[in-house]
Amino acid sequence: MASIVLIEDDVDIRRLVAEALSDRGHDVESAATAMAGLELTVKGRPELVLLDLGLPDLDGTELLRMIRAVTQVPVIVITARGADDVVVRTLDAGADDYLVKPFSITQLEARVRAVLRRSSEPEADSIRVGALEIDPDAREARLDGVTLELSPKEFDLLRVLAESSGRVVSKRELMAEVWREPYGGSERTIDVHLSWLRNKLGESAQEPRYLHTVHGVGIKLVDPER
Amino acid sequence: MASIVLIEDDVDIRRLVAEALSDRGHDVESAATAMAGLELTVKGRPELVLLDLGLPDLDGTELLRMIRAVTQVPVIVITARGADDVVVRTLDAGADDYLVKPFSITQLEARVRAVLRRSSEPEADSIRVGALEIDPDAREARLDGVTLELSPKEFDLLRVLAESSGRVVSKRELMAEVWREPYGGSERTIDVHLSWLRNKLGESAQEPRYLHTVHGVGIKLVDPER
DNA sequence: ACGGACTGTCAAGGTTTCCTCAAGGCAGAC
DNA sequence: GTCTGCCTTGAGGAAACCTTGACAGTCCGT
Repeated sequence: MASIVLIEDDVDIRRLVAEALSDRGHDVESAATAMAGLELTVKGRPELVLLDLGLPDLDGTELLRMIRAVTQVPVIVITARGADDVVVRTLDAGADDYLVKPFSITQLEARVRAVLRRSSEPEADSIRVGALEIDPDAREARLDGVTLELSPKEFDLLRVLAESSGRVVSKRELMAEVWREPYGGSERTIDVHLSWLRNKLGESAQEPRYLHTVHGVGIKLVDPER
Repeated sequence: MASIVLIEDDVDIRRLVAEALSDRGHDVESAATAMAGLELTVKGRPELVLLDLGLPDLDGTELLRMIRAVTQVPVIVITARGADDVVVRTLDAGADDYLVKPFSITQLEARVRAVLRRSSEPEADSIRVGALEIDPDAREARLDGVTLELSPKEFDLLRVLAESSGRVVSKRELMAEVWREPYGGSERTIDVHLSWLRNKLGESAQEPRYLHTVHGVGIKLVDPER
């Protein structure tokens, strides 16, 4: 189905995962060290990389950066329980998803499927809402042709809202899409970023043009001309 | 009709529910433990999950979170206690609806139908009744093309009535659909919101156009032109 | 026509949600 | 190290919203 590189030092987990994915028709190549894994990844051009952060020879985040430096291959990171900040940092470093040990094979398969599905859809056309233009590839947003200086979170927020433009998006949904944490994050954070975004769009909560709050429900991005 | 996963440890209830739903043409798969249920849910990609919170092997809320972490499938939670905080917490954790034991098969079917209806229409067509147009996605209502400024409850009230337009809807039903609390709420509250809604629709109880009271029964939304 | 139950509307109060500012932490750049 | 940009959290106040109680009006069976 898809060629996958697995980088994992624990021999038991390595076998288990490799077998499970092979059973589902995937073509799995394994590595026990970071350097071997990097080599497989660069030479084999897999469609997906599974990367355990707890490698003996090199910090996993480092390896992830190196992979990202040479290829856009999707990476699912495997990490030991409890380290929230680590998860966030690796996602920022370019991981596409993560798994927390101990995880079930079912979970693993679900994540793999989801990431493969995502990456097989090239999509990423630029989105237009009125005079607002969002280009996910370039991570650029323009208003009346003028490029906006958005921080990463601001851009993601705008992008997710634009992908569902016209529809009210709940804060829970935003938390999941932008912050990649369906639970636990404070929703105040969204408010603040939203406030900044409004500033940069030249509007305010009192006089919204694009970003409309729907009390008790969420936020929606609309074309002010319509 | 729809594929449903049922996660319930009590063997009697499990059989009863499974049978009832099968009789209605649904394709039901059951699990007695949280882990088995999770597996069914992730692998089977059902259209609906019925989840009993009182499972022996794992706290139901935890399981709900795990399900939510990997899929957006609608979940109806079954709980023994009517404890408000439990209900609120599970709804926050991402449940779509809940049932309190003991429940009747009729209740069960109604909830299942409602949730399936909600989720089977992801596009949520806008509803038209005369010059009135309701768009559930954008949470917008327009009268003669002019957008009405409705509060959340007002909008929900109008939406529920519009979904059953032409039919009299009882206050009990409205309480369940709009307020999500079949018991406890004062029905006077409905009257007040209804009054405000009439105002914004440019009508009054004495001269109704869209919202007609049926004394002792409920309220119905009708097309004044017909 | 009468009484009880149901309904419509208003005003007041309390609650929730939202917005914004300021302060602090963290990581990368210099 | 220091600087800078970015993110998060907390607090305060403002705004929107919901509910309740009261009272008047309406409907319906008797």
